[in-house]
This record gives sequence, structure tokens and C-alpha cells, in this order.
Amino acid sequence: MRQRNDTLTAARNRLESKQARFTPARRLVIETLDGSSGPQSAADLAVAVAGAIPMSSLYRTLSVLEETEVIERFPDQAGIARYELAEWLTGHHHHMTCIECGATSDVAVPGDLEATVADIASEVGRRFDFTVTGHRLDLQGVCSQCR
Amino acid sequence: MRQRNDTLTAARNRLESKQARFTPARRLVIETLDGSSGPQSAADLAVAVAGAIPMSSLYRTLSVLEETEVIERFPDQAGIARYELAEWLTGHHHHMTCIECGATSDVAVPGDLEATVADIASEVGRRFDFTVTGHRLDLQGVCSQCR
DNA sequence: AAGCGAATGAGAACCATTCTCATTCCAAAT
DNA sequence: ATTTGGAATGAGAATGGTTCTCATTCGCTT
Repeated sequence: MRQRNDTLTAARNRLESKQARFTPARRLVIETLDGSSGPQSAADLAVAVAGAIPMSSLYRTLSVLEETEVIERFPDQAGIARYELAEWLTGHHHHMTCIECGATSDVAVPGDLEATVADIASEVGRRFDFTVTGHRLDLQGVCSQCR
Repeated sequence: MRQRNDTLTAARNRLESKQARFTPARRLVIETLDGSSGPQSAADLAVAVAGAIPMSSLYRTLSVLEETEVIERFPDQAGIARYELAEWLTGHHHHMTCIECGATSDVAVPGDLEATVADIASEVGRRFDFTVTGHRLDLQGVCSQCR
């Protein structure tokens, strides 16, 4: 399993390879995301870093990290941006969203099933003349706490 | 295959069963979405209806249709809301987004593969103690025109 | 130690979306 | 036909997440 230091080092290398600095704010955001179990909004992160990063800087930090592909953005159902470490840092995974409480959490689909999903994705691409480079599976349902 | 009139009638029934009227603006938006091959933004729809519906009314129309579950909203990668007819009107389907041109189109995954996807979704739910009620598969890649 | 491009922070600006409210429409009852 | 009350409409203001501006500060590199 990937350790926190590996993530930080990998992210730092990525930033430096794109001539961007590995600054305290960037490091703090990466560490915070690394400790989260699902995608976080800018507001979530502002709380998590306890005001250590002003909003304008936080947003700028997020766009730098997104442009350098250290993190990925996916808007939630309301259209609010949520961020996660990029898959090359976390490993490929999917999301489960509870329709009761709205919480989204990561799911690493077991290898046997994931292989089938990937196969289906490329098979569908083949049938529709579309070169598939990635896929994302979102599950909606009710989490154990809400049930 | 579902005909346009079926869609309109079904949508009308749904609206009326929720004590909402089947007004010209609502009908026009439904017809426009029925004639689209992928999710449309409010701005797209404003163009498509050629100014026949002012923005404030268009947005209100969209929220009524969303609340009555005639349409579904999914924000695109930029967080801008895009709308489609709900799956009970169109049939279950997924999306393919071209990473070159950004276009998103609908894909009806062939029945054999779709059944497998559904099985995997519930199997994953079982393993993670999550009651799956729906799923969505998004394919990223390059469309035939961009390749 | 100096120079210089990058990063920061405060605040203004943006813009998709929602809200307000006065007006108009429609359906049902008279 | 007419009235009536709730629903829908449209114009414009307000909201709020996000981005931009710009003056200041930081941190490499020489």
C-alpha cells in the first residue's frame, strides 16, 4: 500500500517536472486529500486546513494541482467542484453516492470485477467506434448508516 | 422504439400526477431534449428554442421538470448543469465523452454487456454493505471524428 | 547579496443559477 | 359567460461558487 511519503514525493516530482513549486499550501492540500475517503469541495478543504489557506489561494492551489494532474476535479450533483488525488496516485477506483445523506465514498472494485468493467468499456468503444481511454462507474444507493 | 408522442404523453401524465401543468414552455423543453443525442445545458436549450423562453423561465422550467423527475441533471466537468430526459423515458443508457472536443453522447450499452454491468454494481454493493439502486458508467476517450 | 520569475492574499469581478414580485394564465365553480 | 384562486410567467435583482487583478512577498539561481 502506498504510504503518505510516497504520495508527497510523487506529487512533488510531478510539480517540479512541470516547473511548479512544491509550496506549503500545495503540500497541505495534497496531505489533506490523501487523508480523505472521498472527494472534497473547496469549502471542505478550507475547513480541514483550519483557515491556513485563504480562499483565493486555495482555489489557485486547486487549479495548479488540477493542471499538473496531481488532483482531479469532479463536480457533485449540485455542480460544486470536488477534488481527489489523481488515480495515478491513489489507484483506480470508483464512487458510491448515498441518495439519503449525499455522502460519496471511494470504492476500489475488486480486481476480478474491475477487469470485467474495463473489458466492457473497451468492447463498447469498439462497437461504437470510440477509442476508450478511461472509464468511471458511479453507484447510487443507500449506505449502511442510512439503511 | 418510443415515439415522440409517447414521450410527450408520458411526461404530461407525470406532470399532472404531481399537480403541475403541462405548459407550452415545459412541452417545448421536453421536445427539444427528446431530439438531442446528449445532455444539454440551459444555454444550449436557450439557443435551441430560439429565445422562445426567457432565461428565468427556462431555469424555472428545468427545475420543475427535474423535481417531477421528467428530466435529470448532471453537471459537466466544468460544473455546468446539463439535462436529459429521465431514464424511465429514454431507457437506461450511459455516456461517452470525447477528451478532444468535449462532446458527450449517449450510449445504449448492448443488453449482454449491460446485464454484466448491473450484476457487477450489485455485487460491489453487496461486498461493501451498500444497497445499490442505480449506476452510471462514463467512458472517456476519443470519438471517431477527432481521431 | 542581488535579481527575477513564481507564489501569495485581499478584494473585485464573473457568471451560472436562484429568488422576488408583480402580472398573466388557466381550470373549476358559479 | 364570469368569477376566483392557485399556478405559471417574465424582468430584474440577488446569490454564491469560482476566477481574476494586482501589489507584495517568497525562494531559487547566479
